[in-house]
Amino acid sequence: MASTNGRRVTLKDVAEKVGVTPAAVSMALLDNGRISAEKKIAIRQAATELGYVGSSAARALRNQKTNTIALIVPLTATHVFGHSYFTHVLQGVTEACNRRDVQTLLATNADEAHGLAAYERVLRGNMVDGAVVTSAAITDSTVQRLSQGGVPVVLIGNFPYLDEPVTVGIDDRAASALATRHLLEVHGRKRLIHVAGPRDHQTGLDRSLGFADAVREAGVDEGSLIVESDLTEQGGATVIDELGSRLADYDGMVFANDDMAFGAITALTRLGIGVPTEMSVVGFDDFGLARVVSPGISTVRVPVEEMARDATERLLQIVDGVPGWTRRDFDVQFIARESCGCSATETPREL
Amino acid sequence: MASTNGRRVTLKDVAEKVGVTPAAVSMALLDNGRISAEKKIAIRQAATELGYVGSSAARALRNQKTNTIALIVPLTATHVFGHSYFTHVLQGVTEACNRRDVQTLLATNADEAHGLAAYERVLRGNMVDGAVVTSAAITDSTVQRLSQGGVPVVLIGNFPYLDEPVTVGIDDRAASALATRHLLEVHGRKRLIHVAGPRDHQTGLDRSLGFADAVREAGVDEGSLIVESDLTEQGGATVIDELGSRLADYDGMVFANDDMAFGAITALTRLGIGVPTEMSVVGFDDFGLARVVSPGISTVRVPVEEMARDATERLLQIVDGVPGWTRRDFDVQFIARESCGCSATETPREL
DNA sequence: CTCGACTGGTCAATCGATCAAGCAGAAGGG
DNA sequence: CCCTTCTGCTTGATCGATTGACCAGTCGAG
Repeated sequence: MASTNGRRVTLKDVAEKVGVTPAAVSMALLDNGRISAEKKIAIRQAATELGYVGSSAARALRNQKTNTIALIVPLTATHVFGHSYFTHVLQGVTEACNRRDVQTLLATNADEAHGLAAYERVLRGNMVDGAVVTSAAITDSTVQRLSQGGVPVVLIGNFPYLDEPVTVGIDDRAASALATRHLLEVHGRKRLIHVAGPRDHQTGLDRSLGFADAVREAGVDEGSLIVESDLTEQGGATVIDELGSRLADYDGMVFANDDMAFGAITALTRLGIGVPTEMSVVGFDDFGLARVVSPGISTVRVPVEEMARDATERLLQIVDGVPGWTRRDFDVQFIARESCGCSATETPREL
Repeated sequence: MASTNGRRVTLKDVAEKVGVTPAAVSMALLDNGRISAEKKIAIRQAATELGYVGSSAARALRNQKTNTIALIVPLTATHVFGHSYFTHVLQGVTEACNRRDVQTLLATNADEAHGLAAYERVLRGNMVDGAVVTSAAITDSTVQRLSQGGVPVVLIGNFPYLDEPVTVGIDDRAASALATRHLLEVHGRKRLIHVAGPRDHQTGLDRSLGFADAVREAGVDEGSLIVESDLTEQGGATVIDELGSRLADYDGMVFANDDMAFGAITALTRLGIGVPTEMSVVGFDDFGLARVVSPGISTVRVPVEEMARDATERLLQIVDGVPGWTRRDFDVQFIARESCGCSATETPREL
């Protein structure tokens, strides 16, 4: 429990106490067969008494394996995604890591000062065995280099422009079309606005394509509009303010995420435009916000936590050299709440 | 940029390319004075060309310093605190770490299977130079051991039972009294209920003491009630359901956090009890939820992000052996919204 | 001309854990 | 009785980066 008079307890200390060499102690603790049962017991006991905890640095150096993975959140993504997305990812990643007794390193900064993104140094410096990368900008070449640079990487999101990435994601295009069709078919809306996310993220691109698909199929693409915003609550409100009187020409809005939808609903309410009566609204993500606000935001639930867990598990497999899937798509679910015109009771209280 | 035919690039590779010893390369990259300017340039150039990134394991072993700190979230706390608290802490910690080019390791599991909390192994195994520990249960002896075990630790919260901890926190008791007095003095409420958090966390204890202080001062302690719940939204709703008809005897509620307040407001509304008209409600924390729901929840804003940043900065100082403060208390702010009876306009839209 | 002080490196040890190879002693087989 | 095979440990090298000790050459002062 206590360390030998303040200094760190090493294999050598344990070895001396038992009267063997450090090598023997190492073998005993690793349950290597070449150590006798009695000595193993004695060694383990001594190790416990001294409070021996192996040096992770030494082990990492020797084994060329750190038992740590990184969760990489490119700076751009930190801005782009709200708090809650991140939390869900983290939950999934740490859960998978804990199960395998692997540590999680969080890499968020793109420290250009040193000419190398900090997370690239983390990976290349063998500080981790691999990384889960959350949806990065299309323009981020680091992801490209990493996924080819020998470091095992699993990406969350869609990366059609990468060579042979291992990814887990959802079909954003189909999901967005699904949400759009809900407004068209269930609520009979005909003049829709899509508020897209930044086009330098694949997600923004795909969700807007899905919207376009749906309105085209329905033959109402002429009367529809696509604008772009920044995925923030403020951004959603700004869109409403900027559209102003033109809003009268539309009866439904499909947002690329819930934050914007929420900001927009607040702004619409302020303008006296009823949601869902005059303007039917759907969001995207369902990371938490959509459920608690009023009116509840109808949205597409993206199972980020499961995705992150799966991504991590696959990563750990890859690190271990286990072959497996290269692409996993998760199903999404449309969650009907009030903002589209569905009754609240369709979704029973879920905590 | 590329690694030498797949293998990792070491000092030796760079040294060979330039025609010097690894020692010289090391010194050059560390800008040691004993290397000539020309050689430094040549070495740096070669290092860049080869894409040299030092091995963090080797460096950690040699320097006995990992340039990594852990953010420890004892399992109990993960349950107790909602998502948003965690996100704020993380934001603060990573921000401070990034500024100093230090990595952040996330340790959340209390893996009893191995007889030692995983985060204790992380610290004792010198995987990190120190740790920021988020508010742990009073009963968690690991925190006690860690804060005495030679590993630099900074705690977020109040730990009166620890010997000489370095902590950053708020005065929960005074803050809770502040919120309570708001209901008493500004809104003239006289029969209050306090819904406390678990008593095995100092925060739960202190906030309930603050409530007691305020009602006693006001001479309305006779008519007041304290119940305990679990800090969840569901818990808040359950409290309301269980109190049932007894709620008619009260006109105000002080919750130990916003999640419970939200759950309670939803339940109260369902019962036809008007908030704030019949029941004036205040929450605690202001981590996000309180602002977005309707009615907006009046609450005490706890500046977790700043606290976490400060804690991390102090930790890094301690790691460097810089003397400094041992206890830092942050000011809190009462945020008036609708749930207590104040008008919403008192808090202009803040995003 | 010689001694001390620089300059610009090189050498070798070190940080701890691991493992292939080695080696002493006992046991077993012919 | 000698030779092989185990068993159970020890030796020594290794993983990369760092740094104190050392050293060859140069320069300036006395």
